[in-house]
Amino acid sequence: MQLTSRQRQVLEFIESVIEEYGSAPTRADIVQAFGFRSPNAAESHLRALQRKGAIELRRGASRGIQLKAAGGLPVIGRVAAGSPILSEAHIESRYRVDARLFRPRADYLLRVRGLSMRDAGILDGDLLAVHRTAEAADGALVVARVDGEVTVKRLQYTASGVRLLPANPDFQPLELDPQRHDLVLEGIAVGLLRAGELL
Amino acid sequence: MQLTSRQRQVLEFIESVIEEYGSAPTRADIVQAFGFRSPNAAESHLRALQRKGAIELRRGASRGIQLKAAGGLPVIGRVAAGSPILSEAHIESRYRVDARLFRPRADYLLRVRGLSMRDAGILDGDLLAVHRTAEAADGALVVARVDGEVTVKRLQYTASGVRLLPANPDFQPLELDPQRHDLVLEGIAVGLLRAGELL
DNA sequence: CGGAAAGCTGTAAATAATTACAGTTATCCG
DNA sequence: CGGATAACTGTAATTATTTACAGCTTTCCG
Repeated sequence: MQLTSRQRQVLEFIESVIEEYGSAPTRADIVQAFGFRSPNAAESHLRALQRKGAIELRRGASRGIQLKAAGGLPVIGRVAAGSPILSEAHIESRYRVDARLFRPRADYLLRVRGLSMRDAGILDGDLLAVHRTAEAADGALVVARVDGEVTVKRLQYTASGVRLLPANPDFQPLELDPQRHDLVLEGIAVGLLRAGELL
Repeated sequence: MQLTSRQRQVLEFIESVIEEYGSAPTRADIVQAFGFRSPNAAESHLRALQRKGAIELRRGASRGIQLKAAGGLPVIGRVAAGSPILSEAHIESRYRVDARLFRPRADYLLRVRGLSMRDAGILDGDLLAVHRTAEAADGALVVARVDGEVTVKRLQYTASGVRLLPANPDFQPLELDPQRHDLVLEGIAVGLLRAGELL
């Protein structure tokens, strides 16, 4: 179930308090932060958040609010054609890396296949930090979907459409005519993480 | 001031509780974890930890233990010749990346200068995750100090000593005779992080 | 229109947690 | 030896916090 905007605000407040103080807020803290006049306002929000699966409440324990959302960035492996990139089925695991390390903020890590971007220092198996957006400047390194297939390339705008450039002379640029190809911009690359035995 | 081994145990317990539950433990939690019979045993440990700067106690607040140790991995910039690599003076900042993401565990991130390892997918400005060790297998990617200068290269053992190989034909391998050069192995590369505008 | 759900006010009891005070034992150091 | 410090036991008062109960208003939906 979706959170209401008010519930999301409360959840974000809880996250920020844990971030800053290392412990969850009390009902009274929430009351003060939102200007409520009754502890039960906070209590009901917490119950709602628990009902919707966003948090877990340890009963009897003070500051017993536990976040259920998994920390870290999701690692996306092979993406099935047609299905949304961030669906649960594609999440291999999660890596505990701060999303705000990247600018703009990273939304997920995509495991790169192949060597088409080798000369940009992106190797097979690398994890590309991706910020979700449908807009990209000319020359940006993008994650795009061409006829269902996910690919990482450099974007270039042309008179008739766009061109996707590899960074490896062994690969050919992709000329895309919007009339004949289905191009979806999934996001832009904002960083890279390499953690395997590949060094 | 140094922590005693008991104090370190208590600190580690506090860290593990925050990690697991999102809130610091109470005095009673500590009492139970260590088998104490008095809440003051926990209290005195906390006071000692605060006195030594390891934690901060928010008075009056339940579960008000705040960790002071900076999280994340230190980022090492330019290293002055002669001084230890991990000295405070070299720490540019800290990046919130889980050290255990890498195997073996990363101890710091070293900012790479130059393109001598370009063909290994390591570019100028990249952050190399480094595990401190003085031992490395043949062929390992190492961080070494040659006559005081820090460098990243591939290690190769030879009959007369070692050879440090770049991964870029524009650079020359370094032949090192232990008699004539001062070689210190600072660590081995265990990962890579790229977060700048370099994509 | 009626009923459910969100989003609150207000009160109060029960319980969880901090913290002060008074001691004890052992170890280390000059 | 004497004094400081670590590492505890034990008790109890004071505060902090959770949580139940009762009720009000607004919005959305079939």
